[in-house]
Amino acid sequence: MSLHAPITFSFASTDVGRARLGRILTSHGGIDTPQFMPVGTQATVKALTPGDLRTAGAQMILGNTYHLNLRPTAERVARLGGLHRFMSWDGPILTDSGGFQVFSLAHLRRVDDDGATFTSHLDGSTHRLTPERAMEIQALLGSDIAMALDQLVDPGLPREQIVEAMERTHRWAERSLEARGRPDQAVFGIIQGGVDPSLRRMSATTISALPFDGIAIGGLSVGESKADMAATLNVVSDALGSDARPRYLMGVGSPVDFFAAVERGIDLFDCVLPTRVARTGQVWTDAGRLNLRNSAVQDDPGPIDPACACEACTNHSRAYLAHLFRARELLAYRLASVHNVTWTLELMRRLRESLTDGSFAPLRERVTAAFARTSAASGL
RNA sequence: GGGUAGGUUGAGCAGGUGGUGAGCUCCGCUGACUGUAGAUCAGCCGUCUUUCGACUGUGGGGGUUCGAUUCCCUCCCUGCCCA
Repeated sequence: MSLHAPITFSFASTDVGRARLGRILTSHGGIDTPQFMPVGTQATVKALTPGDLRTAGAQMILGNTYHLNLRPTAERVARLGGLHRFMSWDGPILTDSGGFQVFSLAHLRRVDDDGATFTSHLDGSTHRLTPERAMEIQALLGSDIAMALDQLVDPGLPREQIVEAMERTHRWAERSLEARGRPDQAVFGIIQGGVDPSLRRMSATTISALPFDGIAIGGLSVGESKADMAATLNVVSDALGSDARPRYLMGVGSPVDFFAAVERGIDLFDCVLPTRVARTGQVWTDAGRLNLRNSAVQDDPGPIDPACACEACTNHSRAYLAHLFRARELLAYRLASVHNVTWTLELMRRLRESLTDGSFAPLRERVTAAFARTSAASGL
């Protein structure tokens, strides 16, 4: 069997905790790590064009198996030349398997050992998602990295339910690998196990024993405390040891979370947060978060962030953005999203830089303090 | 000038035939959002009070009545019709 390596990895350990600095190469290009991937569930990062994403510095983006298969369907995307061509994004794409929808659309699906049956939120029709079908859909979409189907659950559930979902995820992981459809597509496995240290260790050992191209950590940032997330990452990091494959923390996240995770060896992140909060008027800056809908912003002639080089900060005032949001003008969503994605990717660039020049701790301190100061409850 | 329909908390409304009008939608204020059913959701939105709750409020004034948004008189304002 002579599969040409779909992606190659190169990581160098740094002296900051377990943080690693490296590069991942796919047939659609390379990405620097640690890296943040904007989420484009329905073949679009909401409110942004591929050009916007490029200018913002995006290297790899996400697409979604469940949503794209419901509409426009995987087969149609394949007929139209694959996801890259369909959405005009020529950089690397990672597709999520639909595992998150097993969680987020819990009331619209039924899970059994073989897979999950969904009632479509679009038209009520039923759709069967198995590990094999998830891999087939992702092969049709033609993403650079496919994710194994997993089952994540609320970490607050009784232990036996965490165990059941974890063991099911392990069985689905093996089936996903057996079903992998194309040699030029990498496949990542996903560690589950809630926030139980022994289960997380068991899951990390089980998943990393399989010939996946990368290891993902799922089931976090779903409501658990920051302390639980950090402790869980410690356990996983220990269990993975010197494993050289890329490590992807799914669904994270917030500016503060990046630091805690990178310090524990995470290479890849994805999250809807920067784009979602942007659409509701919240922007991120070096001074923390700012709600553009607050009444005082209406008279603020300055840019969102004077240090930011994005289109919104270069050409427009906070007052203008405040007006656009109040008037529900569509440009508000685009400009705020442009800024948050730009700022987040620039933060990741500075974070990478800090791993080599020793400024990781002070950078983290600055960002953490700024967001603690401007976040009423969550601290993000 | 005559007729007619109206006047309810920033706006627009609902309701109410003598027995507890603070209800809705906007607007506004604030918060939330972590592998996107999200340009969404939640709370507040007369005054005082953290809350409980208390008080005020149906165009103005007056009258009848134990009690008036309701019945009577009068005035003001708005729309429409007629002159």
